[in-house]
Amino acid sequence: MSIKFVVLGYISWQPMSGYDLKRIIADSETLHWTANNNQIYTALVRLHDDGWVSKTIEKQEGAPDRHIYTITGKGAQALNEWVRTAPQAPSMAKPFLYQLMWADVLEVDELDALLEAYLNSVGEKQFFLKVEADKKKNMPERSPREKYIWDMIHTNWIGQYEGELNWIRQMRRDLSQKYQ
Amino acid sequence: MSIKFVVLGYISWQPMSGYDLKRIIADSETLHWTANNNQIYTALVRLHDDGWVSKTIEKQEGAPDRHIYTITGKGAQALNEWVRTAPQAPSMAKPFLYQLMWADVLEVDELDALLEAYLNSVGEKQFFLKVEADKKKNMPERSPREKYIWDMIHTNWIGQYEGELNWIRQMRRDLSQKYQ
DNA sequence: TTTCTCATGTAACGCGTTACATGATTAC
DNA sequence: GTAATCATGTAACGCGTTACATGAGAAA
Repeated sequence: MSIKFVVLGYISWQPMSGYDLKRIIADSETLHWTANNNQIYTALVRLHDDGWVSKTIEKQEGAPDRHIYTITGKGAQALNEWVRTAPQAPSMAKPFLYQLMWADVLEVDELDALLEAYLNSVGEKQFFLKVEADKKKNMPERSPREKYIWDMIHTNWIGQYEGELNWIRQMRRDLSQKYQ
Repeated sequence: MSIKFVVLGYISWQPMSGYDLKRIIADSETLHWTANNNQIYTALVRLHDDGWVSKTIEKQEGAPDRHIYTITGKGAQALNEWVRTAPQAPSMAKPFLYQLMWADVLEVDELDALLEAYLNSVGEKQFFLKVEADKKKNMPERSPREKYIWDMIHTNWIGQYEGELNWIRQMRRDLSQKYQ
């Protein structure tokens, strides 16, 4: 449900088209959607029906028309209210931990190899997050505080994966020292 | 899809019924499903059709029959293969961060109150995780290493929320010192 | 010549959630 | 008398994903 507000948020930053939103979501590691048309375009239709955004058509030569959406006063107010909504605790899907639950059947070296593979996949994900944070693209910076907030959002994601990496290292150390 | 293997995993630990599985999943903070009947019972049917589990009916007095599922050799092998599957990086849903993206519209004290509310919700979640880890219920302990693995799984979840709590504290400190 | 980019949209499917359904026994 | 527990199952719905569809121009 919150993709509606993510879309509205970006439109509140700059008027943009569904295609622009699709690129932003696809390029982002932190926005965890696959940027499928179905959701984005239907969200825009609903936002427009609700009067939260207005729509203008930008004609182009040699390319399809762009449908540009701009936030309305009503939309800005709805976004403001949503921002004040009671925060939800994060929910994390860690399929690897469900795998680990039954991993005592593995030999020491097999288990270590599995943990190494996990380390690599988490490390790779963190690497892309760092690249994204460095690029500073698609990031509003309308005030120093807003810049700080966005930096902290990136710090949050990177730190979360850093915690995971440290946990893996700890576990590999323990397993090689105490459980072989 | 992996709920199938979570179910199979628990059956590999001890023969049990759909109702037992439902209780385990409902009681667990780390197993992030809502323990709805639909998924559990249909998963059991599929596991049985695949020959990964066998089924016996335990008659009871004054209560409905229990359908007890036991893992088969074929099922144990399938679980073994799944455990060796290439690990996936975790994916975290943090709707609060999507809210924060557009939170520069808030006054300093409003933003601080929002962060405090987030701190409380994350803290509460972590508290329940700690309680679960202390209970040591529904936890196989067939070897010292298996016990270590399960302890580390709990450590992982608790640590993840600890990281989040530290991040919130840092942000509140920064905002009160530098951005008011 | 095939593939990619720009740009908008629709259709089909799967996983997960909520809610419904039954029926006996036990607790408040 | 109402609600909860034990126990298994079905139905309806929503969000998100993959894939399909069009059609022009630019690049490989």
